[in-house]
Amino acid sequence: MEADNSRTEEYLESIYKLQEEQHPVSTSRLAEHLKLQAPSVSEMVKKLAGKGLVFHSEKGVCLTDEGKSLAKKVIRRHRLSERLLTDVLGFKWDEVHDEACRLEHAISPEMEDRIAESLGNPKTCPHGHPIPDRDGKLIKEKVKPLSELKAREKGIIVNVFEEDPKMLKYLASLGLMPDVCVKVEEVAPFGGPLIVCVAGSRYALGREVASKIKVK
Amino acid sequence: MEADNSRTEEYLESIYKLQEEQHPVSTSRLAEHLKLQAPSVSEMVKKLAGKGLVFHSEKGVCLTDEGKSLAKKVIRRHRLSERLLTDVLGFKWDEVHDEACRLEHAISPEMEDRIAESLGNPKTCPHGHPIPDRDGKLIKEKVKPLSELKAREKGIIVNVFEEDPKMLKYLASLGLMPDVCVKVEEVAPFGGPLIVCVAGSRYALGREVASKIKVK
DNA sequence: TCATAAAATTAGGCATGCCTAATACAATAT
DNA sequence: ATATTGTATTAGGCATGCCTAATTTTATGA
Repeated sequence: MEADNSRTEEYLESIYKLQEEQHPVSTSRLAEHLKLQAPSVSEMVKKLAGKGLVFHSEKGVCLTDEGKSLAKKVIRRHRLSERLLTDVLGFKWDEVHDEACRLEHAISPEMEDRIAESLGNPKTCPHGHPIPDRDGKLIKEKVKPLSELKAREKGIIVNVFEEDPKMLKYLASLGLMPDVCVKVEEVAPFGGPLIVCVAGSRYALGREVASKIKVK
Repeated sequence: MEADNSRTEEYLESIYKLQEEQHPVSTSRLAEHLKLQAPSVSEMVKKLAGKGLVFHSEKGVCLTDEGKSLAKKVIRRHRLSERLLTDVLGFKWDEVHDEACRLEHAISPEMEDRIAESLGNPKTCPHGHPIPDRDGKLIKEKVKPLSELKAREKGIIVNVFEEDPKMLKYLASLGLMPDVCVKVEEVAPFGGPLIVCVAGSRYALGREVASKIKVK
């Protein structure tokens, strides 16, 4: 009965990420994130609860310690894969997310160790997110979205939500990537474009886009 | 309906390999190789035939052109993965088969290209098997098993069947690996051990093991 | 408080790919 | 020609994980 854990891993990873925006994660939000229908998620969540990987209350879903630990392992594999793709195979930082989503389920603990070692134990993925260490320790990101910067305020982009490939491509084309210093020039009342100054040039970013970039 | 082709790929790969020893491949042999029960294979083969990937006659199963082409793509991904594992990540040649079995289903055509490019378009996997090129061209291995060498005949080991990890480990411990020059010292009448001389040392190999090592 | 809307679950299906047990088919030896 | 042996398939199930439609539960606002 060779277990195929990839669906389980996918769920736990999603829950882990969504917990940062909404503590007990609602099944509908989870369904949306996984691009599945709500009843499928309801059902699967029940199974995950049965395996002791999540708690399931009326308020929503939370990871148990075991679930959290597994989620962080998957995130580690994901982010290490991304680094392998950029650092060794020459992919651009905006091209690696989907590829890593497949690799993360096919990597053994040994391979995970070897990647980390070969790349000099990198601390972050190419989008700036921290890589959990072998024991699951994960530095908390204390940052705020770009859209919250005031006019003329400055900051360093530390990471970018990598889920939407089109957005990544757009940001990459603007030169907006982790470690770039930005300065907000003007702030539109709301909804309107946010003007961002990167290394002397001016770019307009919608608020929705700007909220997906975090600044230190 | 996001297709998961990994089972299909696994079947085609097995059929491709088994065709070298038995032209129309019997379902029982296929079942044995895939470590499945015969009826499961019967059923799946019917589906593969329905998709135009195999022919299924009374004599057994053959790949169609399309099936062959897909099989070679999978084999390319497998062997490139193995090279990545040894050349970049520092695995030993006897450790990479199982890992590659998982990776081969998670690698996109782009990643395949990048691996090939980054490694300088390697011609063989670490076990000495040729890597099909992008267009599916695959050099035929015209070699014979070590067990067919006469006494005192010499040869170069070009490849080793990599399916059995324990055997690989044993061979690696003897220094028997691709590109090593061997000389057969003695041949027992039949069934008995074959004495092989490698780099000055003498080893006795069972005929069954020797038949899994091919010599040029 | 009660109506309505939104969120979650239950019910009932379906495809995939595996299993065991039973049966059919083929090949060989008597 | 027929019994035996081995190979292959059919029949009937099962687990996983997804779906739609219907229903229940929970929250919200008048």
